[in-house]
Amino acid sequence: MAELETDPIVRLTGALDPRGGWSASRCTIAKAIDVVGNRSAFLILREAFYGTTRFDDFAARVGVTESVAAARLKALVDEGLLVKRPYREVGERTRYDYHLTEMGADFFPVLTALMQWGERWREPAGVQLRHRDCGAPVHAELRCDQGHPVTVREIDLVPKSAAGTAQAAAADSED
Amino acid sequence: MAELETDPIVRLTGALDPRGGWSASRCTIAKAIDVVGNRSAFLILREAFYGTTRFDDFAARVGVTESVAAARLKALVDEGLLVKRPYREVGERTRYDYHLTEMGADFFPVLTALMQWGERWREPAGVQLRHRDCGAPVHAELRCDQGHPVTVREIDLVPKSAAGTAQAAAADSED
DNA sequence: CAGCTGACTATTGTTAACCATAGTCAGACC
DNA sequence: GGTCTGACTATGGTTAACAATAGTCAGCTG
Repeated sequence: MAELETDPIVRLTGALDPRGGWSASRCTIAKAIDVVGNRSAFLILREAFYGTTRFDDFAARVGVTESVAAARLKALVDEGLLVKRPYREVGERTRYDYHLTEMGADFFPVLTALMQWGERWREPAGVQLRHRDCGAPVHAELRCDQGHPVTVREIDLVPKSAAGTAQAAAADSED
Repeated sequence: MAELETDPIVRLTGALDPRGGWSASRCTIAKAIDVVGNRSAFLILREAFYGTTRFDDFAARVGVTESVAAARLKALVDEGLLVKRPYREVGERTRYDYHLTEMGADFFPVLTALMQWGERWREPAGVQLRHRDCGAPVHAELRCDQGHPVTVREIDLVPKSAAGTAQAAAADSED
């Protein structure tokens, strides 16, 4: 019953153990999903990372109606992931295109991780992400701030209020 | 107009450039979203990584009705991310709990990346992921198979059919 | 067999996401 | 002002996701 030693789960620590004493009612993941937790948002962001900027291209390449593209683009602009900028080609009227903001750019690891998961477990993609300088495939992975690669089984879930304590304890052991 | 030099986007290469010559109609991301692209799936998986295994705990901790929990748990079992196992406590009848499979475990980087994005841009979480051995915070990042940290601007999107060619070219330049 | 109780199933209703389609608007040019 | 056309807005309809609630079922024990 409950979690097995071999289960790929994080370890709860401090006030978070036992799990029964709390619940993550409005956690960060839930808040992120409120903004981007729908199909068209994910796919529009994917297209933005591929360099798509124009309204009709977004609608066509994502495969949604113009009304859906309009609503979603507006929402992503309102939320700050995209910014709408005017441009003007000679002989044409002012139009607007959509560019990723820093907030939008920070979403790329999510898309990469999702693509990676889908690559392995759903269906291999027809494309691949590669590091331009060395040509090696790119993937999302977990690392700690010391640079160690980390698996989920090596991870502790720590309450923020106790974070300082754990840091101090680690510093002491280094002394 | 179109993409700026400074835009945080990948570079399209080979048959993928120009972008107008193709579209990612049923890409890997879209296929992944078909399975997990709803709020309750994300949150149930989050709970599974926190060690939740029992039906009533999933429903309560995620904050959905039992019927939603049942439907989503079933779907995640059918898709292979969770497995349903019987257990029996003394004096009680056989019950079942839900455990992550390897396929489910591979979803953790997606959740971590999403949490990271939400942490920075939505609202800081009350908890933190830390590397057990050294105590440092854990994050999702992009790396190439050679171990280089990579930003989105340093990434090429390569067609799979051309991937071997790029590899061979890289090998030649090493000779 | 009856009782218990956790894990669903069933039903009705709401809302968000999305489709198809028609219509309007804005910003240029002539 | 008229025309053009890309970017929406509006409308009616469908579907998936979800809530609230009642009911059924399964696997034990006594």
